[in-house]
Amino acid sequence: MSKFIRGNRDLVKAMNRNLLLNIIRREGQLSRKQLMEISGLSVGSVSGIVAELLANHWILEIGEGEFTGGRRQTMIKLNSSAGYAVGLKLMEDRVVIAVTNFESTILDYRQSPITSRSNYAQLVAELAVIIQEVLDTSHIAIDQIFGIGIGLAGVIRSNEGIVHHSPYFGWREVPLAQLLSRQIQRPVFIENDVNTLTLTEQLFGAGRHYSDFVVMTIGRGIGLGIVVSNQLYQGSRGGAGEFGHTVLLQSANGNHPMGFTTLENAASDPAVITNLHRQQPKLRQSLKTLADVVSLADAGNESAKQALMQSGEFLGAALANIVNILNPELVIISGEGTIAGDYRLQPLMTALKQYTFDGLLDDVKIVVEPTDDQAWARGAASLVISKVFESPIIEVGVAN
Amino acid sequence: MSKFIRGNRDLVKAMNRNLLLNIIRREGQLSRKQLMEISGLSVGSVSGIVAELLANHWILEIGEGEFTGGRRQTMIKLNSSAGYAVGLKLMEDRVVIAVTNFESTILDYRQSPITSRSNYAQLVAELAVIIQEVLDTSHIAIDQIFGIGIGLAGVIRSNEGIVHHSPYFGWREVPLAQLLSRQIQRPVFIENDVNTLTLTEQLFGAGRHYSDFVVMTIGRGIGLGIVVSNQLYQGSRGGAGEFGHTVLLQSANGNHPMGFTTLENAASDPAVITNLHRQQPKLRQSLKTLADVVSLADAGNESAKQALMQSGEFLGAALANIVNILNPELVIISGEGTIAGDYRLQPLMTALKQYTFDGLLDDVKIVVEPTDDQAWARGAASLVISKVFESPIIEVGVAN
DNA sequence: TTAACTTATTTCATTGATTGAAAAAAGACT
DNA sequence: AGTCTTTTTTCAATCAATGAAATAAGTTAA
Repeated sequence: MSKFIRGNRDLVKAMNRNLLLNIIRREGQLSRKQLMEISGLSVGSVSGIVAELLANHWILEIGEGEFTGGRRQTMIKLNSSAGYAVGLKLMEDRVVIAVTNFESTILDYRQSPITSRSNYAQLVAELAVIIQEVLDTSHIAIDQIFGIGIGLAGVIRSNEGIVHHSPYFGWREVPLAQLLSRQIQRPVFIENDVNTLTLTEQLFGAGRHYSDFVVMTIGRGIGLGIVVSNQLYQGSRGGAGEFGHTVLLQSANGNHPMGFTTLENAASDPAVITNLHRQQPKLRQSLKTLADVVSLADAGNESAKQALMQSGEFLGAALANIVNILNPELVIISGEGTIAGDYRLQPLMTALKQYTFDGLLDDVKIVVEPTDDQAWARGAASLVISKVFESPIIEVGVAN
Repeated sequence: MSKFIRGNRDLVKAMNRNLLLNIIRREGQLSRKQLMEISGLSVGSVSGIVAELLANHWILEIGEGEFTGGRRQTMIKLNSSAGYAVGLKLMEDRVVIAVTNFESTILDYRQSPITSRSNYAQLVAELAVIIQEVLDTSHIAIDQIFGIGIGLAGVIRSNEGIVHHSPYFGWREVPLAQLLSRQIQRPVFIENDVNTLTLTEQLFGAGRHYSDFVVMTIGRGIGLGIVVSNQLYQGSRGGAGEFGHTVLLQSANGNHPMGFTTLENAASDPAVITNLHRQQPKLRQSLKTLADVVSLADAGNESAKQALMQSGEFLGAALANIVNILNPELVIISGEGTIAGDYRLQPLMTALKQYTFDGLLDDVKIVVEPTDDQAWARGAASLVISKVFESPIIEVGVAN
């Protein structure tokens, strides 16, 4: 059945409640008066809804504002203890886990190796143990968490809670959310890892004040998170953002039969290392990680610098495509690969500027935000938080 | 001030009215009963809103449905005379104009040369004359039209009615909508030409039953229209869809200093002709249009076939990027360049399949839809019609 | 100390769209 | 003419937003 959003009193209530909650999140702290002005709602409505949010402990009164000639404004903010979230980031060889409060501040964090990747029951049991451990050490009861968020690379059908395809784990159509949810008896959400990072940026990071922005991650792969009209874009079936598979034409000396290759093959961290190995075979033993490449570049090695630079150039050209097509207000460059710093970023920016159409880049703000393991886990947790702040009018209508 | 969508009775009314009107448009004809089932609204609401739509002549009762054991359903449909629209497509050397009814059927159509492109006052006066002519011959009074739609290539700030940049006309920041609106005393809307075509497809074409689709136009340039969650995506400032400026890497024998070029330079209709000229200089005089190239190919000329094929291959690879990134449900391939038929489309499809990630293309429907001058003018007119059907909840929230 | 003043917040009567039950309409069949 | 079935309209109830009026809470001046 096609499910349309139809208007009624309940929707109105939900919309306005959600609107106020989101304004409070964005602004940090403010008064009912300010809420009135920003939201456009009437005095009575704001008063009533705020009373309800206070009664349900979503928000707190935190004192009075400045004196401006009459009664002082009562300032309110989110209740950071309104609820908690657990985030799991599944990496190739290990799982990184974090507990955050309602405002996405990490309360506890740890990691653990993944021993079973084909035996789902065992995997889920292991995850349940780790989750309980991290909850114990942070003194959060399981029913205090809104739910558990999982982030991993690949095509995720987040609506259905299914891993459609995970190349690293070799999974196809694995109903991971359901499996873990049954074990834990709490809601479980699952999403592409880059998208979880994008949600964190949207809710509590640089994207907070932008309605249209993209996040590009550089690392083991190349990822892209897209926010359009304040909403994470997931593609029609969750496959959006397979940016790393962006096709590029390649020079004639490339090894692809038709002369094409993908961005991931050309510009990811492993690609940089592989290219360097090809150039200087004697490095094959000593050079294993991107950090090694950066050290080499720091030591003045021209080949290393060159490899990073070429990667940046590819990435910049690809990002220019994105800017040309989507015209975002903000571009966030993130991922482990940012540790290469200007070796990669400077040519990236040059190429980006060069290949962006006309003056399109003038209005675009660009932010570089390094990402570590904790950031990924925090992202997965903010996937859960994002559900609380989600607009009641998602999907204006679905074709039948 | 940042304008949020807040819920109230007026919004509810507008939403439900709009919902029913859109369902009627999509379904063609149906009964109040069906409207109830599809929309999910209560009997009373549907009855009331339909009564109102009838009273205002938006819709018509067109007879009774089948007998199913009781009272027959009264079938209703859009009133194709509810209002009319004028569409102008500004081409390089001429303007193409159409009058359509409410259901986007062309009532009259003509074209006229553009004599003044730098004197805006004169241009607008000329346009006003042509508009009046076409209204006269179709016996539509000026106040029967909802407004006038203008489509042209370039970056258009449609919200502001401004041509940000039109390469063909050499315009920058021209407030064309306002200029014409003052002259005509009717609402004037302006939009990128590919976007107008996309709107037609969304409202009355192949896109009618899809919430996420893209339109790629091949011709003098390469264009892209994007519909996400039932909404035309315009980029944060109207610059979305500058697809033709998608950067591609090029082989070493290319003439671009850094080894990059754009899709438009590599695969547009003029690019095909230029490439062929370069290959066979003696054709420089006789070979002027894409139709000439197709004739040549039909006559068995291998170079012509090759040129079209290479163009298709580039386009397919670029389109694969789009599918990888946006994961649409439907891809419409359109534009004058489709006259090259399979010479171009077959390699396009091959490349598209080859470079689309994994099984992403499996769920995507692909439709080829040739486009002539009339289609562009109809598109511009449907820009006007689209305003009538536009959801009252556009922009869930705007960052401040 | 008190009264006057200013601004923020709450209270409350009014409004009006949805809702769903009941009534009415419309036709076919016996 | 009466019965039956289905569709559509009518109408009383509900409840969130609205905004004016009342109240709260403080400062300042007398």
